[in-house]
Amino acid sequence: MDTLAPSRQRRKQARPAELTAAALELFVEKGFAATRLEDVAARAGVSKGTLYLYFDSKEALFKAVIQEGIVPVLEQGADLVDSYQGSSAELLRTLIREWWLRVGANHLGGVPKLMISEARNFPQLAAYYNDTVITRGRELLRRILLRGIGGGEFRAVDVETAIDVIFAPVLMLLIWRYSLGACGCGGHDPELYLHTHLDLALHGLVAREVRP
Amino acid sequence: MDTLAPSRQRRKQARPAELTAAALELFVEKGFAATRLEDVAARAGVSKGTLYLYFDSKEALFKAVIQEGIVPVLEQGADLVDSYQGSSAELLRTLIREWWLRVGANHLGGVPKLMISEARNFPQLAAYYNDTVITRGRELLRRILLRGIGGGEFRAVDVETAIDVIFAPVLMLLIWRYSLGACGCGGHDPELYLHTHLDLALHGLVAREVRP
Amino acid sequence: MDTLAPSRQRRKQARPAELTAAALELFVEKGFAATRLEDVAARAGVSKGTLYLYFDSKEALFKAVIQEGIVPVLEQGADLVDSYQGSSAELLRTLIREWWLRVGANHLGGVPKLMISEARNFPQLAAYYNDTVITRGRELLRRILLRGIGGGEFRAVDVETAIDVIFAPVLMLLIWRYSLGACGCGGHDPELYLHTHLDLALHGLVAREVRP
Amino acid sequence: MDTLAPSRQRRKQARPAELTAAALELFVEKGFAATRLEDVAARAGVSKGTLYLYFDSKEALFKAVIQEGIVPVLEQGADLVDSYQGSSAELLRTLIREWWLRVGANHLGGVPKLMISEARNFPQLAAYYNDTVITRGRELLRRILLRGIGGGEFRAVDVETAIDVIFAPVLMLLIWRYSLGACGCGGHDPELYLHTHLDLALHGLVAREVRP
DNA sequence: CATGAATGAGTGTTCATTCAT
DNA sequence: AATGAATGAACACTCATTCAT
Repeated sequence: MDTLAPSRQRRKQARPAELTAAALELFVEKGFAATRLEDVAARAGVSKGTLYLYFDSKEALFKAVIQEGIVPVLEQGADLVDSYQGSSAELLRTLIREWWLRVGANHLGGVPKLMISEARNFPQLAAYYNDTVITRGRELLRRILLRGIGGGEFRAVDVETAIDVIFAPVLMLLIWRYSLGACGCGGHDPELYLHTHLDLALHGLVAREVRP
Repeated sequence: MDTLAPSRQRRKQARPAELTAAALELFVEKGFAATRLEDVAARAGVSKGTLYLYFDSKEALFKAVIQEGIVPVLEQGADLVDSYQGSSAELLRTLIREWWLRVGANHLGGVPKLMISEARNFPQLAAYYNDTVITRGRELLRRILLRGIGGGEFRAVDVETAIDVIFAPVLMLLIWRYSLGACGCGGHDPELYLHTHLDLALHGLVAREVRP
Repeated sequence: MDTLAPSRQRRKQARPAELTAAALELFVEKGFAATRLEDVAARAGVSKGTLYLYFDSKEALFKAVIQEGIVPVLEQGADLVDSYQGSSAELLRTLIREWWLRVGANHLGGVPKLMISEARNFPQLAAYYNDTVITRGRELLRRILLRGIGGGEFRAVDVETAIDVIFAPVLMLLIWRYSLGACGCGGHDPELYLHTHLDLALHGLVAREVRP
Repeated sequence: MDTLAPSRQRRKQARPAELTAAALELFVEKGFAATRLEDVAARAGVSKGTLYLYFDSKEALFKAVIQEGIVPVLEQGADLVDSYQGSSAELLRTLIREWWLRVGANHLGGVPKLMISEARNFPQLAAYYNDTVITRGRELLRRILLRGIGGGEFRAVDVETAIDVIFAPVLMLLIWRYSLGACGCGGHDPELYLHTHLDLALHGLVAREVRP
């Protein structure tokens, strides 16, 4: 039975992921309200009714999309920070670049904009996202900043605030891409943008013997 | 009679502003698609039909909200940049603080998040916003950066990119407040946040090795 | 007072006619349901509210349009039939041509199509129209046919039916002009059409010594 | 089970025809603009939404009504003309009588009045009707007239004009029935009317002095 | 498991009608 | 008399959700 109809079995297992993948694409493209479940189903190659075999409602689907999309992202970052040997400036640079490569290359890149758009309509989900993603992401940056300040490499800025200040341009780069940037409203070469940001931020961070 | 039952004339004058004010609140609260025109009308104390005496469509109302809310702020900013006498660093600091006071203190602060959420579904609005707000806002920052670089006060960063990099944290402060921040997901003291950002950014910008 | 503000007086007198004239044009152009009272008022150069000083409702206006438009049309026809000296064939020809010139040149030409379109929604008005216009119009044709048959000029057709059979193409010419003809769906040169009709009808009517 | 609760399949097959039938009745009764889709659905025993499973819009429904109702009638007419063996006068007589039986005996008879009423407000429908119905109907009459003239049976009238002149009374018979005739404004026995018309028209058409 | 036909609540928009000025 | 701002009922159309097959 396992070998006789493997595709059916496999299908059954894979369905939810296929559905959330299709939903992610459409939610990112059109937003939650403007996405029709019929389109999600069509993109996943199933019928509208099938969606309801796996998700109780549009809202449940949305929650699944966010949850599935997010879990795998943050682990590597923690490994990097744990094991990095070079300067804290280099570590910050590397972390942000890695993150960009992992998320920016993907439909997942639309999630931050999606969460921002829908947070108020789904407060519990926002809380979940905050606990699961944002808090952990902040932790990574916190460790880098504390590492840098502790070693005398960075100035003693307000760490909790600096975390968000420093990450804000990176988020905006992504948010822009999935909102006005998608309407032909200009935009940036990510490379140049990230370079400029890191240049400015690290110039702002690093402690120098400027004035004697 | 003049004060108790405001004359038709006066009412007619005031209506559009009352309506856009009500609309701004609801658009910011619920988003464009989820806002019912009937609710906008009710909040302004009129009937649904009355809305259509002043605005041709929901989209036109949205446009008016943007137009009335944001354009005056940009004009003030332009005046400031035109007439400022002190250092470019101070000018940047002042512009951003002014902007924060004007926009962050009232419902207008929700507009950036609103535009980001709705841009892809209403490309004409996005184009309008881009032309009316973003382009002009960038121009202000461009002038400050060029002024600072030209006078040797700032390092020669890539201006077009730096504009957005520098403004990104300010935008994120607002976006956060109107999305996850509204769900009890933490957030920042704006004062401290802006202080930290300007501290970092100006540290990053100013050319320090000029003075031995 | 009569001389001091004559235009006001005259205006007051003329208003209803101006309004029904404007309404006739629009009813004929768009039909009853699709005509907006605001447009009627605008075309008459007054405000929407003014309409209601003269007519209780859209329906009342419609009734007035039909009644005013119709009364003056039929009198001349009766005079013609009363006094005509030539053959009955010539009389028929002349009556139809006259009617065409009087009605076809005018916005009144749209009334038959209008009545046909709205009769079922305004049955009392239809009855009025039937009594006032159709019955009298038939009477004219009846007299001509009886005159012709009585004099041996026409064959002894069924008079009551022939009346309508003979008038039908004339009506259709008008109805077409105000319906599909207005959509670029072809149509006829009225001259040729009427000529062909009269040619056929009189060929059909006149008694000839065909078969010995 | 098969007969009591008709299977989904069978239902699905029958639905469009049930819907167009209900729509035809209501369009004919109230006109296009005054017909509510909810009433159409109710008359067909379904909900409003179901209509949209089968027709994209009110206009599409209208188009389907025309299409399904009239086209088969024209095809029958074409078959008749193709295969008819007798005289052209008899053919004309037969065609018109057949047409009357097929169209005049059911709700389809209201379509000409419907088209006339709505043509100007829905030019695309008018164009569609013109192409689909009028042009083809004319073609049938054209062939009969040319056949008769070619064979010396009919006089050499202007064919293009005569087509419409000859069909006009038949149309008027229907138009009357569905407009003023429905308001108790008199009317004709169709048998007598058609007889009188054909009598007159064929008397007008046939070349009588051919046989001495 | 999977389908897709059916539902019906919901909303943007129009327009005849009213009435304070 | 005349205005035109305000009303609110009405309707086409959409789409999440259900359920018989």
